Amino acid sequence: MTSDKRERILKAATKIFAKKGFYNAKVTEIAKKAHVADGTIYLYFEGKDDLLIALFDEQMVPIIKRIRRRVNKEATALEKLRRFIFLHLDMVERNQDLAMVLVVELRQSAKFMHDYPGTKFKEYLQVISDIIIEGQKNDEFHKSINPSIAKQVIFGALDDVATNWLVSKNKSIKLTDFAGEIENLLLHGVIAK
Amino acid sequence: MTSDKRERILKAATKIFAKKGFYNAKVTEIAKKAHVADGTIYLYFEGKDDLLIALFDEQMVPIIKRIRRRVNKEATALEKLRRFIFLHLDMVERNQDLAMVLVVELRQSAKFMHDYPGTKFKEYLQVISDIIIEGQKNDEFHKSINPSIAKQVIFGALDDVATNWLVSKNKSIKLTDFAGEIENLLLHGVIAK
Amino acid sequence: MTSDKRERILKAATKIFAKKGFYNAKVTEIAKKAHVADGTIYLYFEGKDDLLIALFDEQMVPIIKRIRRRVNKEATALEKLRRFIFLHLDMVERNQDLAMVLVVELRQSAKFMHDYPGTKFKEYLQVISDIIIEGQKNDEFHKSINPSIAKQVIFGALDDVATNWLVSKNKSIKLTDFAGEIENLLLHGVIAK
Amino acid sequence: MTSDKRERILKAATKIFAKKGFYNAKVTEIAKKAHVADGTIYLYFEGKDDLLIALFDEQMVPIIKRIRRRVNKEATALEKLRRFIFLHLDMVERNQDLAMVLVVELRQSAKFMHDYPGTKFKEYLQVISDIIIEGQKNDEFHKSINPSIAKQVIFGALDDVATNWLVSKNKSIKLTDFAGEIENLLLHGVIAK
DNA sequence: TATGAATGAGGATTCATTCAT
DNA sequence: CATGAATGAATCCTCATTCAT
Repeated sequence: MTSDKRERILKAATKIFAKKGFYNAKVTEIAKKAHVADGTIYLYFEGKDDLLIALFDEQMVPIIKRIRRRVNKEATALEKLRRFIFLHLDMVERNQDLAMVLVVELRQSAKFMHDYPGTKFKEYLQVISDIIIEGQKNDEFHKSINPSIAKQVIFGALDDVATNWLVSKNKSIKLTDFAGEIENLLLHGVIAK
Repeated sequence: MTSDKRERILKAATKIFAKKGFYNAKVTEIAKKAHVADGTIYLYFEGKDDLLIALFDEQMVPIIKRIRRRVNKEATALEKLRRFIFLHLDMVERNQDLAMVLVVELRQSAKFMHDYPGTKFKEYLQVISDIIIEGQKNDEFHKSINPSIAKQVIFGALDDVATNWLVSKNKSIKLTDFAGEIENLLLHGVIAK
Repeated sequence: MTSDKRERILKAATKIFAKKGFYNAKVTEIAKKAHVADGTIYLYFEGKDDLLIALFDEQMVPIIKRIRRRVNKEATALEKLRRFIFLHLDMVERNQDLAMVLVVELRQSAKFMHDYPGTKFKEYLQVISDIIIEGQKNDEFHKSINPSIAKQVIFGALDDVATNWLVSKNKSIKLTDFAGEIENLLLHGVIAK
Repeated sequence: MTSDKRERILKAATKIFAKKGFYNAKVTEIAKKAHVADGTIYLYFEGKDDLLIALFDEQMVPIIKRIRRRVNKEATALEKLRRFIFLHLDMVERNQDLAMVLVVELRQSAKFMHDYPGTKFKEYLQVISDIIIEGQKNDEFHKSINPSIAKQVIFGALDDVATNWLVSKNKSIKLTDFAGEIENLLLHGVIAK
């Protein structure tokens, strides 16, 4: 019987971090939600910080892999980009707690954990620039586009829409319902004709 | 002789928050940098939280006003949007500490201080959607665009580029140098016509 | 009005350390006995460890000085040694809490704080070897004696008698009452001539 | 095949206590060094405290017995005392870890475990006063000496020399090399003729 | 007996805030 | 208004001990 304590702790941490933020989350509270003793957390993680890192690491990686795999099934760069936009929003919608932690805490981390979470996260952003580069080779996308800037612009756009949706009280509209509009904008720009 | 203590405290808070983040910033440290006693901060602000709020409020408002004024001097929606993109990046570049606090802490705040900072900030984002609406009236921009989504997409794009620049060690390239590329992307999209 | 908080804290720490030992002493308990808040202790001392160090330092130094001064008033080395024996026992008797901390914790410290408390303490032991050396010059004491060993033997003897007295429940006999017997032993040895 | 686990645990505890002191020694660390599980320690000992008590008890007793036996082989009280001095220093030299624990922790214990370890230890000190009493009967030693005080003086002297040697980094000089000087001092005192 | 994962009480320390001066 | 010494609630983490296997 493999113990699922580690898993339970991570899930609990995700929920608490999402609801209160890292600094307002109490270790005791995470322990209680995970139905373990406070000390048990320290058998599986080095400390509160490590909990956040593990959360990025272990929850993110499979999601990134899945999205990348599904994106690459599409034939054209255009289809890949469309797919990515949809899957990212879909992922946020399906993993709201995790997404909340990622979007809210990632920036702090960007500063304080400098090195760490970048690694896994950069892989994710890489997906976007790879699509752009492929599209430029195929003459699907403008050659003049700087893939690194495009990567930031596209991710920033998705991230901001997702963040606003996450923090809004009203989630009656599905996040993926915005996919079409975002696509249009990013694909064709705002300028008429 | 009006005392400039309030101002000094805010400036100090901006620097410390930018360097260490809100939760790692110590009130004592802010007081020291502002050359006032710890207690003095509580004569001008309700507490540490209020310091962050005031910072959004008082530092942001004049900047927003200035940007809005200058944007509205442009004749067309297209020129306005271009102007906005440039001015936003320029603002970040000129107010790096403040920008760092805004981009990094705003999201936490969005959750924990609820509505508050939204107020002032929404005014800022409003500028974007106003431009879009104007552009649609003038047939400069696609009528199908949802101004609210566009607002988020455009701001998200700018914000992400700015954030990456802020947290990067290498600032040898000016942030405003990216303005052209971002414009192109947002105006014409990625698709080769 | 100079605050006596620092003093009160040290006195309280001495009492608690004496009664329970360093590791069983709780900071809260020291604070309560000193009638200050827990946090106040950290305004005056770096931490629990520093409290022990300060106690060695600040309580010991004046005592050592006083003993040395009074010892040196005696004319002969013999009288000096007699005086030292008496004054050491007298000091233990008059400062039982402090003495308890010193004798019980000093050895631990000798190991863990290596460098530190040695300094002040060695000055104290120095008094003994100085007397021996002086006595040897005056032909009062055997020339063959190694002053460094004598220092340890004499201090060890005094310390052990004092320690036993301190930990004994029955203190009806004054510690200084043993001075004569100890003197005899150390001056003339056990051997019947 | 009788398990030697109990023995292994005691040996490990001696080493760890000697190196880190009782309060800084971790039960886990002792278990690891003894190659047993943490819980196993509680099958052989009541707890961490009991480990210290058992160590005094079981390691000390055979040593005390051996020293007493060898001391009593000497014909005169004088020879017995000389022998004791040598054997005590020799014992410390041969059992440095154990000796470190005894000298450093005994005092704490004297206070906190109250009477307990005293029992076995007093037997040891008894050896000294017995020698003194015998010497007084034989007219080898001064009749005026109080055997109880002499016991403390002699043990204190030996203990202090031993302790200093143990905590000193430089052990290039053998501890037993000091035996002669200590003897001289204790036998003849410091006073020249 | 033996294990070692799990427990959870306990405690040193931090730091936003207060208030006597 | 200004000060900064004092406060004490709040919290992360440690580690001796237990107990299901």
